[in-house]
Amino acid sequence: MTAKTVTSEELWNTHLFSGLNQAQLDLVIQSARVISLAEGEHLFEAQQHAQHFFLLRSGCIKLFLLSPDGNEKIIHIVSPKDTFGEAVMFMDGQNYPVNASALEASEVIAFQSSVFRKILSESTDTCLRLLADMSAWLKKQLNEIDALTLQNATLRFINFLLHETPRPGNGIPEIELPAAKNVIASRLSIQPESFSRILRNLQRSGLISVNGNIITIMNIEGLHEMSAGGNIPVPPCAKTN
Amino acid sequence: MTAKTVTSEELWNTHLFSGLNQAQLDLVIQSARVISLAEGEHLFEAQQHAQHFFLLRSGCIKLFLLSPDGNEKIIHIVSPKDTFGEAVMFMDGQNYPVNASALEASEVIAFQSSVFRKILSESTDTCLRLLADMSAWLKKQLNEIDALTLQNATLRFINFLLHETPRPGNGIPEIELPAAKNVIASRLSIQPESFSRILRNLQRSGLISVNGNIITIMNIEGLHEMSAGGNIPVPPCAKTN
DNA sequence: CTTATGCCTTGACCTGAGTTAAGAAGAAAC
DNA sequence: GTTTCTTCTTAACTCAGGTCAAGGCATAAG
Repeated sequence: MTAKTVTSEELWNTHLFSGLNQAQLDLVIQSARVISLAEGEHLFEAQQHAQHFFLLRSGCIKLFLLSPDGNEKIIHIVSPKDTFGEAVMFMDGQNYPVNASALEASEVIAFQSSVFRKILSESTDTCLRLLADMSAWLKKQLNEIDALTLQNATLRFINFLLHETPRPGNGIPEIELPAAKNVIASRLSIQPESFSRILRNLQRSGLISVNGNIITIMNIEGLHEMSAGGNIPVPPCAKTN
Repeated sequence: MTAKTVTSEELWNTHLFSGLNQAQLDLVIQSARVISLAEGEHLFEAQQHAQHFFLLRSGCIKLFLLSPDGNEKIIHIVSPKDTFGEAVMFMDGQNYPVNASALEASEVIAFQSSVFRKILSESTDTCLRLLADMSAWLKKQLNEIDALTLQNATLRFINFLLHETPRPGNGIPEIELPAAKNVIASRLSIQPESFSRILRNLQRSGLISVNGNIITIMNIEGLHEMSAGGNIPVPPCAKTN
C-alpha cells in the first residue's frame, strides 16, 4: 500500500479529485510525487513558496504556527486521506501560511499546484468542489475562533471530546486520543500542565475516565450540559490548593 | 448615491462581479434588493438559513459571534464596497455562521445566492475569483488565530495599528479608529477596560499619542520592534498598582 | 538488571487580563 | 443653561491558566 506510485483509484476516492475525468486525473498523477517522512521531519515551513498541495496517504501530519519566541500552536492534525494546502494555491504570493511536519513516519503525495490550477479552469465541477471544501475550512476556523475567544480551556476540551465521540449509540463511548496528550493540548491552545489538570478535574467530577490515551465518557449528558449551558460543576474534592 | 436600484457600474467595480458579462450581471441585478438598516438593526443572525450574500454600499456592519451567556466577539467590521456572506453559499446546510448588524445607519445590497451559484457554474473566471477571495479570508482567519493564541492583548493591538497605518511615508502617521473604542476592543478580543489600559501604557511609553478616536504614531520603529521581537518595554511610570 | 529518555502529572507560584464599581467627559436632549 | 445618555477611564480585586520546578512512570537501550 505504500507504493512509490500513485494510482487512479487512490485519487478517485479523494473528494477533491472525484469530479475529474480520466485525462485530467492522468495529468494530476503525472505531476504527483510520493514523499516519505520520518517522525519529526518537516514537510514545509511557513512563508515558503507554495508550489504543491498534498494528500496524506499514511501517518500523521501537524499543521502549526510558530511565534517569534518559539511557541507553537497546532492548527490542524491531518489524518490519512485528508488533503491539505489546497487553499494556498490562490493566496496572494502563494506562501504557506503554516508549518507542516510529521508527528509519526508518514507518506504524503505532493501535487503540482500549477497543474491543478489549469485543470480547475476547465472543470467547473471541481471548482465548485474546492469552493465547498474551502467553505468548510472557513467555518471550522470560525468555530476555532469562537472556541478561543468565548470558551475556556475546559469547555474547549469538552467540545473536542464530544466532536470525537463516535456514535451517540450503544454502550459507553471510548475515545482514543488521536495523538500524544501534549499535541492535543497544543491543538486546543492549552499548556500540557493545564491539560493534565483539566483531565483530572473532569475525572473527579465523574464525567470521564482517563486511562493513558483512552478516554471513557462516563456521563455524556453532563458533558453536553456543560457544552451548552456552560455552568461547570465543582468537582467533589477539587481545589487541591 | 443611496438609490433603491442597483446599477451595473456599481457591480463592475466590485471585485467579485468584475468577471461577469452583461447578461450575467443583469441576472445578478434582477435578484438584487437594496436594504436600509438603522443603527443597531440586525441584518441576519447566526444559524439563520442563508439565501443571500451582501455588498455593503454605505455605513458599517459588524459580523460577530455570541456565546450562550451573551458575550460578543466581533469577527469582522465590514466597510463600504466589501462583500460578505459569499462563502456561506457553499456551506453544509447553508446557515450563516455569524451574526450581522449595523454599527451605524447602513445600506446593503442583498443578492440571491441561488442565482449566483448558477452563474458560477457557467463562469470559471468568477469561480476562480471567488476561490481567491475565500483563500484571502482563510488566511486572515489564520492570522486571527495566530494573534489570539500566540500574542497578548497589547501585541494584538499594535499589529492592528500597524495594519491600519496608511503609508510608511511622509510625516507622523495618524490613524482614526474605524469605530468606537469598545467595538475595536471586541474586534481584538479585549475588554474595553483592558483596551483603555493598553492605550494608556503605550502612550506613557511614548509609542503613541491618543486623542479621542485619533491615534498618532509617535515611534513606529518601536512598535515594529515590539511586533517582531516581542519584548515589551516597561512604561516609564507604569504598574500603577 | 540498570540507566537513559520521553512524556505525563503534581504542586507552588505568578501574572495578564477579566470583573466590579465608581467616576469623568462628551454629546444629545430638554 | 441643566439633565440625561453614552462612552471611556481608573482603580481595586479576582481568577484562569501559564510558568517553574520536581518527581513519576513507562518504554527503550545498554
